[in-house]
Amino acid sequence: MPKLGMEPIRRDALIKATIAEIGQVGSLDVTVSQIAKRAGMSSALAHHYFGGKDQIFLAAMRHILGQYGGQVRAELAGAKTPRARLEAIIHASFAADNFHPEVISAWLNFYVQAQTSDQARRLLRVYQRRLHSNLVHGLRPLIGGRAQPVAQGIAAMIDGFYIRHALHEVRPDGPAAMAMVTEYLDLQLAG
Amino acid sequence: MPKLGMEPIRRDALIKATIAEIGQVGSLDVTVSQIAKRAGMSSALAHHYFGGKDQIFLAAMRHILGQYGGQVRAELAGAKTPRARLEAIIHASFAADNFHPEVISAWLNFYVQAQTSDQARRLLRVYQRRLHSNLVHGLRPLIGGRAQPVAQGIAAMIDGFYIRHALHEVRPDGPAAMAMVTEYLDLQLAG
Amino acid sequence: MPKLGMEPIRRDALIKATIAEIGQVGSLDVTVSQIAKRAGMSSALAHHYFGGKDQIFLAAMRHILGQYGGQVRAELAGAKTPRARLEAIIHASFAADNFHPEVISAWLNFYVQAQTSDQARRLLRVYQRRLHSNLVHGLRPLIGGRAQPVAQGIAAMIDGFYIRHALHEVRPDGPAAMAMVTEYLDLQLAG
Amino acid sequence: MPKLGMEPIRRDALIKATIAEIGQVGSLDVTVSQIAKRAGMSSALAHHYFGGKDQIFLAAMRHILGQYGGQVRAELAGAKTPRARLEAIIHASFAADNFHPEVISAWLNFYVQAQTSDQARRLLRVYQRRLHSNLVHGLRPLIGGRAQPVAQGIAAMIDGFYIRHALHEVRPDGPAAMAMVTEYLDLQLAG
DNA sequence: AATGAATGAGGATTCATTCAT
DNA sequence: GATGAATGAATCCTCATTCAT
Repeated sequence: MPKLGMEPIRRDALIKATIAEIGQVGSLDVTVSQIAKRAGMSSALAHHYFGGKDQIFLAAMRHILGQYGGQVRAELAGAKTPRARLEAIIHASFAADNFHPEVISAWLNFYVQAQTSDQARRLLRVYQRRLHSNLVHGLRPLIGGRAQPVAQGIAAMIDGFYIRHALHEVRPDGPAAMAMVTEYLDLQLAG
Repeated sequence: MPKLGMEPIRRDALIKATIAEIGQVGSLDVTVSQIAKRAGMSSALAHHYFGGKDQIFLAAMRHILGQYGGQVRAELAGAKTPRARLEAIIHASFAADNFHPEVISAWLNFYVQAQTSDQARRLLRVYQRRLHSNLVHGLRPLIGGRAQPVAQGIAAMIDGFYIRHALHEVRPDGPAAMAMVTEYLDLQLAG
Repeated sequence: MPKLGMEPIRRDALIKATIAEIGQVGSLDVTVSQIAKRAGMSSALAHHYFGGKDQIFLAAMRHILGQYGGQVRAELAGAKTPRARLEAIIHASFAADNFHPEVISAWLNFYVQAQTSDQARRLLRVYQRRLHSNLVHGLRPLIGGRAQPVAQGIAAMIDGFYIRHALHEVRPDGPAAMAMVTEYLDLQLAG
Repeated sequence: MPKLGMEPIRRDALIKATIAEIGQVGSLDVTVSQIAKRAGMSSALAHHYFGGKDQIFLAAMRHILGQYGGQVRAELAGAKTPRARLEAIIHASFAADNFHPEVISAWLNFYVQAQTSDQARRLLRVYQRRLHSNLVHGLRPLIGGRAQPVAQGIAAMIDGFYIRHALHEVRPDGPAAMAMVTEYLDLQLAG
């Protein structure tokens, strides 16, 4: 039953199905058919809307990254002090929406994807730069010249907790991870 | 002349070729043929020795994990104080042999593999447990009850630096990463 | 405003787009979508008007053949002597409109099409018979019984020049080709 | 039952199957599977030996062109006078082996292929140049400066007869076609 | 021990065609 | 009349795996 304006709906469904499928399977070895079926359409339609598998993956990545970016911006908006800004970033990283098994798994897989695809790498680079600059921006007023390395330490720790949870060993525990990173921040500020 | 004892040589060549190939390609999408060619033999022989692609991957993983384990044990052997033990572990993690682009990339890919393959997951779990217990063993005498969470923080940071370097953005800088983790340790001990 | 009499306009646009597309691509591997887009409409509409891809091709063929037939008739109308009739046919074959790169290429492709499609074959057969009978009609008064074979020779030569130009090696040179065929005619008449 | 040295046998079988299939179907729209099945093997093996569909087509083209070239050389070897050389070329063109329904059809399709594929065009160009230079070589001693255009006329006529027979209207009649071309040659020499 | 030969299964992609609006 | 939506079928190609020698 073809209606008008289906494109954004279909694209959205496909993106979500892609993340869910990659998250569930735990690898990029998902077929377009699987994704399309999960999104409730034929694989041909998926190709029609995205042009190819790579584009689908990229769109899914953009979605996750955008989602995360939005969350960060939202939390940042209410933060008045540098310290609050830093906590906002850490908080956004482990918010329920992002620190979800499927999303974590997809995230890990996109890191792998970035090793092969230039566009994926570019996407991830942008995310990393933004995270870094956000952290530095919050750290500078507090620790000045040490902002750069400490930002790297925080970023590494965040990624580290993501990858550790990607193994599904334990149910993702956002608050605990958040506490660890915040503690690291506190130690650095106190030091 | 039918060479005796070729088997271990062949197996070893295949394992090294696997790591190199995965590292170079940057993904698990390497064919058995590619690996076999790099190892200087036919893909049929690779199958003959390992039974299948999965086994080859697993063997490569075991090799990397074993390599790392050996390095840790070696460094640990000369460490007399708890503090020295902790530094030994951190040092081993970023030693030149392990913190090599190809190895880092392979490492990341094995994390992905672990999401799909039970055996791979088991392998990785053993590595994580051992690392954790080693860290706790060194931390307990120094900070007692806080050993558990701090061990987790260190482990996360190590993994975080690995994944960050997997993107090839920068040439792996082992010493810098090591310094960051050591600093974290110092802060925790001082705190 | 529902335009009246759009059908013939649409059909015509599609036919011309088909010839242009085949000519440009150089093969029958053109999609209905390409043709429709070039004609400024949706592929669904193209199907609506013609019923299917085969019909579109057939219509394009009919168009080219009809075009050529019209040209021949027009030139024939002014020809009073048998010799003039023969020259008129040859002239029409290499007139600018027909001996155009795109048309030549389409022509060649329709020969191929005729090997697969019965209807296309029938169409081409009609063209060949008419050309043959036109030639014989002009030749008989001049050379009597030899009219049949000579007509075949002329026809072969015309087709030969078409196919040779289909390779795009040289810019189509109608006058030169025309001269060669006319010369052949002269030799036969003199012989 | 894998034996050694199968490659040339398989390749040969595939080339012949390709020509037969294209000839029978009458178009380049033959699948690799069809060709492979006709050659008695899996499509995967066809890909293995040739790398892809295009390569298969090219190899088939090379085969036909080579076959024809060989025939020409063979006939040319026994020709002592210029006139004999010209007849040898014409004869070779319509020899039973070349002027075979399947081969004629394949030939026509390769002309089409040449419009799309650069390599195919190059192949055909070589054939055309060689034919042309062979003809000129034979004509020059007899008619001097007119050798060039007459060579073109002969070549066009040969191609014309090929294309006319590609429609399967009549059983290929090599001798008749040969007679027509030879007659054209005679007229030119006499003129 | 070692390999060339061979294939079945599977996946991305394309496209003619249909249909509801 | 006109089109966006949708798909089934087909095709090229890849690859892990097996087997006879």
